Amino acid sequence: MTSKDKNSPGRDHDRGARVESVLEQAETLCRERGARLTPLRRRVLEIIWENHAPLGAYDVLQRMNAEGGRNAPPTVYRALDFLLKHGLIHRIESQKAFVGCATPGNAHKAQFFICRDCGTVAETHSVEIGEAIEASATRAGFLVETPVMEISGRCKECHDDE
Amino acid sequence: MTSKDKNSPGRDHDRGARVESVLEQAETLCRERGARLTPLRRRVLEIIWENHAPLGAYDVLQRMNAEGGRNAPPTVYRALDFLLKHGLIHRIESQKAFVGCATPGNAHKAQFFICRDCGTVAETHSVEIGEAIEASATRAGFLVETPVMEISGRCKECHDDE
DNA sequence: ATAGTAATGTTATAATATAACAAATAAAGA
DNA sequence: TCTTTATTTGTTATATTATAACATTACTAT
Ligand SMILES: [Zn+2]
Ligand SMILES: [Zn+2]
Ligand SMILES: [Zn+2]
Ligand SMILES: [Zn+2]
Repeated sequence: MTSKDKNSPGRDHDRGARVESVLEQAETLCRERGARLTPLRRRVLEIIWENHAPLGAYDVLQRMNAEGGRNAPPTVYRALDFLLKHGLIHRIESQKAFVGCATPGNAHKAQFFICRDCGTVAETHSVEIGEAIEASATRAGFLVETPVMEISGRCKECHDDE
Repeated sequence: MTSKDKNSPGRDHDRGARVESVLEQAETLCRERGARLTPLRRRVLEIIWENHAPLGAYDVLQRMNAEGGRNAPPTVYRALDFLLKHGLIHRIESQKAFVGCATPGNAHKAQFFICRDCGTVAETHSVEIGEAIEASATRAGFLVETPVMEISGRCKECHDDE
């Protein structure tokens, strides 16, 4: 069992419901934009949300093909590109993995707190951090475009447990 | 010419000297720690510093073998691991590339401002950003260990130029 | 219906990274 | 010094992540 498969029963008891609502939200968002959330793309988004931790592209692929599918890597990468473009997922660079965006629809600069123990990712949008970065950038004459902020450490549950 | 090869003459005119001093500093540091900065490792560090922008592992390899070398990937990855372990280089996750550390020796949590235009990376250690992250983490009960802060955008020179 | 566009299928391959084991080299102890 | 041990490097193979290129299918709009 890899860390990506870990699942703590007790947590995420209503995950199914949340995934459903996230998918509906994605449908709405895409409809509004005239973007096509095809069954394939929708399924990829669903798979990503079904897992409590970020999933690699090939993990997604494996799940897509679990029940007899015959998809190839480009298929999943294209779906991921679509979902990224529309802000429905984020790519966690330090993990080569993808995670659902909790607040899609509005462009935002997020921070990710990634537990090295249980793998969960919490997405925040701290203005404080944003401002600190802007301040630092401004001093250097730097124009911020896409900040990647991936803070690895241990979540509350995991460092309480020890 | 890839972006990794770009070089603006006029900038970096005394780079050679700086690389030398960085290498001496690395020597000292390793001696103090009883770590062995072998010719191979030293050469990798030198190659990384010679380039103004982060270098991928295979770029390093190519440069190592430019004058007839016959090194294989594990060789360069092992050297990179050594340099990472001793804080002599950083890995830029969002670029799958490596860059020399400007202030090795002391453990530090750095931010990287990466110009999408010229590729240069500026390493900073803003306490303000550090504190903002700590504050945000504390609110979530999160224990920060290894923050990855890679801020992509445009450096002063490059957005002045337009 | 037809033409044009967007999405998916398919095959191959590029780019990044590591496993496993052998050989050489350096450090440590007798 | 000689021998033992640990570290480093060499070598081959392979795993993992990602994309190129082109064919086919399915939508959309006229
Ligand atoms: Zn988000
Ligand atoms: Zn945790
Ligand atoms: Zn540094
Ligand atoms: Zn620049």
